Amino acid sequence: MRIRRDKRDRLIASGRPAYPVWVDRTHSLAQVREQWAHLETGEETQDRVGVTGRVVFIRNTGKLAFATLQEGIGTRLQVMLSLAEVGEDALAAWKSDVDLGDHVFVEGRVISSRRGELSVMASSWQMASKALRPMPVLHKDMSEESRVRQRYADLIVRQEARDMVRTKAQVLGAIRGVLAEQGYLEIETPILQLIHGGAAARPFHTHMNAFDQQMVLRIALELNLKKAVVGGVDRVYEMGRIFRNEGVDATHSPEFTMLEVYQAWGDQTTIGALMRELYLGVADAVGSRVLETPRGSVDLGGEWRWLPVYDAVSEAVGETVTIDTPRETLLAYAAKHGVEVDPGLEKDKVFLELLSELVEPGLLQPTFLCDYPAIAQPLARPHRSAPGLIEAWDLIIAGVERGTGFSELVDPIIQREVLTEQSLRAAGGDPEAMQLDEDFLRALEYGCPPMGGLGLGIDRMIMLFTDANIRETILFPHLKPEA
RNA sequence: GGGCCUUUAGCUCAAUGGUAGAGCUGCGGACUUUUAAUCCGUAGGUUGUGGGUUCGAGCCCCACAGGGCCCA
Repeated sequence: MRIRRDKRDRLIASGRPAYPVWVDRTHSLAQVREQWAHLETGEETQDRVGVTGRVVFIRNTGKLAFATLQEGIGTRLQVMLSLAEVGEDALAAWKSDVDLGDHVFVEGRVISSRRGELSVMASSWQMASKALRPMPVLHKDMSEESRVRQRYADLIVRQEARDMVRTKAQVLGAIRGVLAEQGYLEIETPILQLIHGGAAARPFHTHMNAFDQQMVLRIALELNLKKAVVGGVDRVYEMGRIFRNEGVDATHSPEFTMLEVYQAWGDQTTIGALMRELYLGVADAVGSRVLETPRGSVDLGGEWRWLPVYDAVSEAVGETVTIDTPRETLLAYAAKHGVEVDPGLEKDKVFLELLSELVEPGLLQPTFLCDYPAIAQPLARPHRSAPGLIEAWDLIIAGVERGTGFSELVDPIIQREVLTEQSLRAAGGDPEAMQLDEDFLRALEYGCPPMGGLGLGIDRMIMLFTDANIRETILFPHLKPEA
């Protein structure tokens, strides 16, 4: 670093800025590649361009120097500096002043080298931004920790990291495109809330000075979006960051991006159809409807099966299981099939354990698991024909939960009963149970149209399309401070 | 929360309990068609932190911290 620091100082002292505010760039590297793609090996033009980029390879040979510039998300182009064309001083300065990692500006003719590499043959060059810190080596992967701690360096040296940035933007754009086309309005709702609700999770706590009030960061988007539907925003969604104060590992991040969509006059079936369209829209934007996953090939374009959860568990244990199957019987099934469950769990939670252990991992193709017991989702509507069940589904693709949807509960009386029960659990020490949100109940009391709603974790969706872990889908994930 | 693995040069990694090394990067030099250029030379270290065992610790033991994988 000290030597590069000296180079910077030397440049500045000699009147050549190390960090000029402007250089006369005429073309991006991508434009040069596109416009002069037709050049034959060794063909030279008199077309003059000014290009910029970060020096990622450098090959200085006596009187002819080569460097590879890298621009933006991955375009590269070679530049050449010949003694005959830039002159002795400029070539000597290039050799002494330019290091790997520097941004440079090169002006010259577009040519194809004798080996057929499209290049800019320099007539002059200029430092555009001097790098003081050496780049990581390009030929070995950085350790996973370095990648995450210094994502900027990871982005410089690793194409997959750059691709992830583009893919994530394409996914967000495709989702907004599908929703906009169908008349959904995107809204923003408060991240700082008085009461956490809409999901089962531990919140982060904070304090608002202005009100001298304890606040929580939102764990879901649900309640505010439903209030918007009450007010007449019939098709509404929010895609934003939510916060859960829980474990951090390859599939869990304490903050992640969630999409929730609400559709007045819809139900679990119509919202399921929308879920499929969202997935297909994203698939078409980033690649293919057929995905290769570690568990096998997934065809998103096929029929998405609806599978009632009691049928699925019955098949898995080889016995008929219903909402009325006693707790002890379920515990016996669990023991028989090697599913470890806390013996103190209530009946329906034992059932959900069986479902997630015995059924979900085996579902490769897109499947809506449906007809859940009521305990699974406190905000879903009781089933229109099956007593004790609710109208809710979980979407499983490649063995992993990818999203959820309901016919939403809009009866304010039943909703109050359900939330009161939840708040009693919370008071009883269940840290994930919901609190009673009186403002939400008041909104429902004004009357809410029947509606379907869905929730979708964007990062998990991207993990499916890119086969990456969650720390790679999030550009700057959380790590403990360096020692 | 439990188990296993891991932390050494800017980066990626070596090193029977006995003088801490290599490749790339960096620095100096040679070379007018290179492609991770090549060749010659050279610099670079409180081995995560703190204790302990030992004549002697990067290596063995303990604690702590960071990272990873698996399990709950």
